[in-house]
Order: sequence, then structure tokens, then C-alpha cells
Amino acid sequence: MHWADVIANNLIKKGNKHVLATGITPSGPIHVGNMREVITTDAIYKALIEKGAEPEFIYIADDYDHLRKLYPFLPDFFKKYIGIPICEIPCICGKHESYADHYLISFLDSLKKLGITPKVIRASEIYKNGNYNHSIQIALENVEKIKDIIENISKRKLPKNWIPFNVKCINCGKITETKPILYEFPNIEYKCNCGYEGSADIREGGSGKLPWRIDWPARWKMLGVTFEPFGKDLGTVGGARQTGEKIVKEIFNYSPPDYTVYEFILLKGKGAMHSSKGTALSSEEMLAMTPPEVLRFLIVKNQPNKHIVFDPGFGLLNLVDEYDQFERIFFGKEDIIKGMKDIEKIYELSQPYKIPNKIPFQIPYRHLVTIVQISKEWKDIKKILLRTKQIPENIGKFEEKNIKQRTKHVEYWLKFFAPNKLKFEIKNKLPNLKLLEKQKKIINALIDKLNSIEWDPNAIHKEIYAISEIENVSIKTTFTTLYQILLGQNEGPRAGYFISNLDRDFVMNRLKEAVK
RNA sequence: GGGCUUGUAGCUCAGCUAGGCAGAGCAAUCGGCUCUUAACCGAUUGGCCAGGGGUUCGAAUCCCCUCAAGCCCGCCA
Repeated sequence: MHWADVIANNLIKKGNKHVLATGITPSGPIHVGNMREVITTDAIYKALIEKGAEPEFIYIADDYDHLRKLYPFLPDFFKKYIGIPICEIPCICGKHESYADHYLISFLDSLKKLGITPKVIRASEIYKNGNYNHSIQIALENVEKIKDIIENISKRKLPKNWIPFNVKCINCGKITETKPILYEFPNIEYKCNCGYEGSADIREGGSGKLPWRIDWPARWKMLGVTFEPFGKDLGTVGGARQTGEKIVKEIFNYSPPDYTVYEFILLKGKGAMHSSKGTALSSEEMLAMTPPEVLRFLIVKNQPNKHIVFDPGFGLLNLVDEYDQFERIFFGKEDIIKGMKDIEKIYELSQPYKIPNKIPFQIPYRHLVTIVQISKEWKDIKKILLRTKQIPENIGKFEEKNIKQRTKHVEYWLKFFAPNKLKFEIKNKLPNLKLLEKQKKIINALIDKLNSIEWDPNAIHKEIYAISEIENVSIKTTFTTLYQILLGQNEGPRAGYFISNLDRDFVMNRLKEAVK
């Protein structure tokens, strides 16, 4: 059984209605690793629906969290915003309402492409509109209990006058600099490092924020969360999940939600992703170089508790190939391979929206990698595909759009991630080169032959061999010569396929020019 | 120190939440006209499923122990 079904079944044992929660702080570019939380939850959400349950899927944007430090991608002057909630810091590009929105909007945009449509809740809103007030009051009534729980479980020593609430300074706007002096419902008198002294009324929304270890359990209760996955780092002993379980039971009187711990996605050769260390692949980048179903596929086919090593170089081609293979098997075009499990389910869960009712037209990614480098414009690419009969004349609009979209992804990949070994450029002028006599001889012979043969990969390939043999030139020399003339380099894509994709007249003229 | 995960072919990994013949891809070897790169085709080779114990008619799969590796343990996915 697929893991999403296993989890869904366990949830259904407890009831039919569920609230699945996810939460990612938009304090920087959201990377593919972060995406795992949302895609994992979406898979469970869809499995629940299929089984007739009534799940609700929510995403909480922690935009009331403060800026923790000056991340490497931020300009120096952002230093002054450290400690201020990210929804109250100006946007880094100036086009969004706030710092948080800058990252949040593009994240939500990615979600849409992935077919993930949770109810979005902004932490800043539920703080400001007072939804949290009751929880804040309860937390402040149980200071000692909460302190005990956190100190016992996390082995962390909290300061003497610690309270489970960070007051926001009304003067400097920071929530990290204030020290509480006296709490007497409903007011907290505080002193801020900026010099300001004042009083906050917790009945007023947005007067401050619960620290993470209390915020999380308070939220479970407030929103009725029954399932929420989290990363392995939070699952550790003494971590927020463990203190949260106890706090939610003993302070907020609510059962902790079910969960699954998900592992990190590692970048090949670089290890775990950290936006702050520059070793992250953002979800926008990923969605620019693959279709969304492939990103879903990557997450869905792996058990959440297994780490994924993702290779954005050659590995991406294999991933897309594998997806295409699953698709062929799903539609019965290819036999299932022994040992492959849950193929149908994985394919279904990989679809952002509807499952296609017939197999989409497939052109291998690797092949597109070659064609896209031959022609930049879609209409030219289409011409090649038609001429080489890789797509039928009567191709449907939807299918055409699909392939066109893939070429866009391939272009992006070539630009930013493809290994140099795979890149080439058709020179629009004959490269400056001096051919040896035997090279000229072979090209002349080719010109004669290529005129008359069928313009197809195998025929071209065979002709190249035949002529090399007749002229007694090493095959290597022939290939190298062709690449030099067409690409200005010594190596290139498989010659037969490659040349057949080029315009015949272009090739003939170029060859003639080369031996003039 | 604590926790989680992993260990299956030369390499990368499926198969473990259904206990029932050990599986793919790549590499290698051979063949397809002498085949250049990650868009070829067919065949062949290749495994004490980390090691030990237990449960079972039957274990890669479930349980226990040992060893090794990776990651996490202020915030972080």
C-alpha cells in the first residue's frame, strides 16, 4: 500500500473529519525541501478524499515571526529589521506589501502550479484579529507549568522572569527586545532594549506573540488540527513536538495531532538544503526546469521518512524519464516491472489536477535537450518534430501545449543546470577552421551521398560509417569533422539523430562551404 | 551523549504497512557493419539481501542484539 493510503487509513480509524495543517515561515525563498511538507500533506489529503473522508487542508504562513538574522541574500541595511515581524518589514523588491509577502506570494504561486490549494491562514491576521487572545491568556495563567514542561523536556534553562509571551515594543516594533516586568491581567508592563517602557494589553490583538513552543500547541487546539507533518529536526527528543504534546494536553486540554516525520531533500554533492548557506534549490527554480507533476512525483514516490538525494544535473533527466515510464505503465503501454510498487497510486498522486484520460504525447526529455539547442522558437521546434515524424500532423492543442511547455523547462534547465558536456550551439557561420586533406575528402564524399539518401537518423548514421570505410578514414575523424563544421567543437550529440533534426539544405550548404 | 534514518549486484536504488522463485537502471561482456556524448536495440554475466540470533512450514521483509554510514539535537524542513 502506498504510504499516503496507510496514513489516511490510520486517520480514518479515528474519525471522518480531519484538519491537515502545514506551516512554513516565508522568511526567505521557499526551497524544494520545504515543498515536501506541503506535497506530502496534499497526498494524504487526496487519499482521504478518495476514501470518502472529509479533510480540510490548511497552510499557516508564519508571517508574524520575526526576522532572525541578516541572511546572506539580504542587503546590509536589513540588519535594522532583525527582531521585527516579517509582515511588518518592507518588501525586499518593493513590489509586495511586505517582506513576508515577497516570499509568500511566489510560494503560493508555486502551490497553485502544483495543484495544491490549501486554505491559507496568515499568522499575523489571527494574531491581530484577536483569535489568539484566549490562548495567550491561558498561557499566561500557566507560566510555571509551562516553564516546568519546557525545562524538563528540553533540558533548557529559562530565565527567571520568563513568560510564555513575547511583547511587541510599541516604539521600535521588535518582539525580541522586550523584557516583561509585571503581568496583571490584562496588562503586561515591559521594558524594551530600545529604551522604551510601557504596557501592553493582551486583549488587543497583535500586542505580541507566543514563542514557538507554545504557539504550535495553541494553534492545534485553536484550529482543531488532527494531522500535521514536520521535519526530522523537530522530531528530536526534547524538541518542539515533544514539549508541544505535553503543553497541548495539560494546558490547552486537546489531543496532539497525528503526524509523519519527513526527511530532508539533499542536493547531490552538497548535502542538506539551507537557504542561508546557499545550498538550496528554490521551488520556483525546480518548477522552471521540470513540469509540476515531476516535482510531485519526486516527493510522492519516496516514503516521507526517507531522505531524497536530488541531482539537478543529469539526475533530472533520469527523473523525468522515470516519470514518463510510470506514465506509460499507468496507461498500459508498457509492462510493469517486477519490484515496482504502487505505480498507479504514485502516478495519480503526481498529477497536479485531473488525471489525463489518455496518455499524453511523450517526447523524451533528452531528445528535447538536443532539439531545443538547435532551434529556439517553438514554431521551428515544431517543424523539426513534424518533419522527423516525432509528432503527428494532427496533434491536438492540449498535447502541443504540453510539449511546448516542456521545451520551456528544458531551456531553463540548459541555461542554469545542465552539465556543459550536453551543451552545444549551431554556429550560424562556418567556424574558422583548417581542414586536413583527408577531412576534405570525407566531407566531399558525404556531400555526394547525403544528397540522395533518406533524411533519417539511421540512414545518415549508416552513410557516415559506410563512407568512412570506403575512404579509409577513422570513424572518429569523420564525427569530429562534422562537429567542427556544424558546432565548432569536437564532440556533439549522436550524429545520425542530430543531423536528421537539422534542415537538409542547411547541412548541405554548410558542408560545401567547408570544403570550398 | 540522545534521537531518527539507512545498509540488497561493481555503482545508484526498488522490493520491507500483504512474510511466498532476488528485481530494475547504469557499468561490464558478447552480438546487431568498425558505433562519437546521457536519445540505439538484443542477449549474457553479476547477490551469504551488513553480521549474529529469534518467531515461522517458509524471512531481504516481523522481533532482539552487534557493527558501519548519513542526518538532526537555539531557530531551521
